[in-house]
Amino acid sequence: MAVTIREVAERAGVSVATASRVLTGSRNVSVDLAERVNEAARVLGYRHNAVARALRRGRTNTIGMVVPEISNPFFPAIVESVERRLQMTGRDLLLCDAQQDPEIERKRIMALVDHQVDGLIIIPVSAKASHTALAEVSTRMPVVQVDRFVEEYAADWVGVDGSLGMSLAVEHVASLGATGIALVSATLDTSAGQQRHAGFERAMDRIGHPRDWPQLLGTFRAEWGRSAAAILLDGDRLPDAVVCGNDEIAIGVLGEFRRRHVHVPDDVLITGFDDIRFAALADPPLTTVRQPHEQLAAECIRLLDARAADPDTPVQRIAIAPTLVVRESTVGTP
Amino acid sequence: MAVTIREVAERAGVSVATASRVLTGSRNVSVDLAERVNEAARVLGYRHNAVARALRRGRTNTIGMVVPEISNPFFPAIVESVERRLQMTGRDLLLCDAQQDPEIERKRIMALVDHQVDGLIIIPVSAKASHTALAEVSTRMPVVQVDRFVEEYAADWVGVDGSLGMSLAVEHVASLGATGIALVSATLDTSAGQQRHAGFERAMDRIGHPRDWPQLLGTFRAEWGRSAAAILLDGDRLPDAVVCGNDEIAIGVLGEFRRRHVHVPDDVLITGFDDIRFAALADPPLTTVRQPHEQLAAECIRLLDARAADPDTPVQRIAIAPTLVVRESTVGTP
DNA sequence: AATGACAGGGTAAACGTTTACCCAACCATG
DNA sequence: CATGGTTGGGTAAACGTTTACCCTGTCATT
Repeated sequence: MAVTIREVAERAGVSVATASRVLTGSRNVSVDLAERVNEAARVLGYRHNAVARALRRGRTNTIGMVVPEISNPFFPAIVESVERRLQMTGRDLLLCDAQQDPEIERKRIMALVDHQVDGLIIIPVSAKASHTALAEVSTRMPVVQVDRFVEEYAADWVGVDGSLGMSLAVEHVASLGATGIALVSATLDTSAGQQRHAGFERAMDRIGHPRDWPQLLGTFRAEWGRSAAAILLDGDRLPDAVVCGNDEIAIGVLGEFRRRHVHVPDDVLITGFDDIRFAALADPPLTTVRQPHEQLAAECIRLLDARAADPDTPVQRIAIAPTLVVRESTVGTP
Repeated sequence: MAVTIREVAERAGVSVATASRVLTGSRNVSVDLAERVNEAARVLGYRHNAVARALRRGRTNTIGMVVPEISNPFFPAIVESVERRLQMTGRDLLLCDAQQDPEIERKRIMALVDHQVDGLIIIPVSAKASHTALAEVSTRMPVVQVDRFVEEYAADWVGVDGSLGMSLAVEHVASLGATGIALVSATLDTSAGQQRHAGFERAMDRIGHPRDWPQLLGTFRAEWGRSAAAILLDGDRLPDAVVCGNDEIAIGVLGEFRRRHVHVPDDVLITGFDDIRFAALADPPLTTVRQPHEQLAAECIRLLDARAADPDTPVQRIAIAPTLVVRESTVGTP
């Protein structure tokens, strides 16, 4: 068994209270006693038991996070930023994978509740189906949604302005002369899907181009990008540009176009969304809308801490403006 | 405050002991009492407090994991598999990022110790520098290394046979007629780097090709792949094949070659290692050595549980044979 | 009918901390 | 010299469970 504070106290010849006070610095202790305690702790290799501390203090110094799918390239980036930021304040991250399934998501959330995490960060699987679990848990502890949010429920959210991001992409390709612009994105069962779709439509209306190209909505995966590209290729003509709902889709589209000898950006322009690590490494490197993970993570934890400090703070939805990263999938090297 | 088992017991008109027995199923309880307890728990929305339970039971049902860098594409895949497998047995994952820094890694390991995790899964940052922290912690709890292992220390490990993997790659390109084969991999400060380098050399010896091409060792990142490719391109002739230490490097090499109009696989063959998600999406799709994450995760947890059950089980190093996935970076479509 | 096994209930200790509360000593102030 | 504040120490309760231990009643066996 590990060494306890009681053993430290005994060796130092003080009460456990004094030992605890020295070790946590919660109250002044005379210098000689403090030295004896520290020495004893050092010699014995004492490490405090975080479980016992958590039980007594009523907080675990642990934050729970549920993501739809860890291996999906965008999520690890945000998990990483969140984890680093938690480290700065000495907190730990309990990470759960929802396997894209709202039912599993619910169970994972409940497991985190059981673990008495001090707060919950969640990227909801579905705008609709994640509703009840989220509503239930947010009465018990601070909850912040990142990237996506559920419908019809007021809970803190921080993400990127998907609509604005899409506008950037659409206006960029339009400024390069594209008039026939197709959308390949994901179905509207996530807020990200909805926002990006809505942003696309608004931008198209604003620049006044006819919407005579299909809006293909599937999943946020490369496979769907491939299929959608095949659909476009099977038509009798190609759009000038394909604006994609995320980078993975765009990469799928790129792949299929390449396979069918359609040249990007000469024959068609392509944009992505997220700026995942691989976007810059694609062929051609992908013009995309960058999500600032560090900022997202920072705001997210700020929100969480604000709510923890005062559960009655008004609910906030923080939409950060994304930026466009122009690469060769739209402007090719001369 | 949350509902406690005491309140459940009161409402059901039984002792907390009985309530606990019903709720955990640890002993037989008469059906009517059991029903009353379950009903009371249901009505009150009782959830057990995992912290209190952990303190009493001496185990947290939580496993700690430290990875060098969450956003590095290979690691999330393995984290995901581990997390899923833990879910199956009702355990949770406390995930830490070492930020590629052995000192931070040490701190994270200690934080996990403090949290009383039941076991530790670690992908060590460095074969040398991670040694002491690992040695220290492995006396306190079950520890299993995945993917990489530290030098001079006998602790359980499960990973892929990097040497064999490299042989597969080398022999594959050799069988396609390549004789001038270059290696672009990472420095020897990780076991993965060492194994893959050694495997390359052994395979070259075995097939009897002269080793007259450089072995370029840098980091496991695409940037390094780019730089290394530039070095190769600046020579007066090109190798027949470039065998890379991982997929990211290979993707970097591909990118640089493409930029300099070297055609893959016509001018030069390229192989990667890991089979990350984007290997198949690269241009051309990357021939690579596949790491079976699911198996790695399964073995890893098996090992961890075995050591937890009996701390004196002999140390095991399990090397799983990887398989070669042939794609167009070596065999181009006709 | 005595005995023993067994089933099912409760009481209370224990897990390792932190901290409310109490107390003694000391010091400054009037 | 009495008073009151401050400083630094200890005692013990509390956090929410689980479980060792004890007790009582029932039933089968002799």
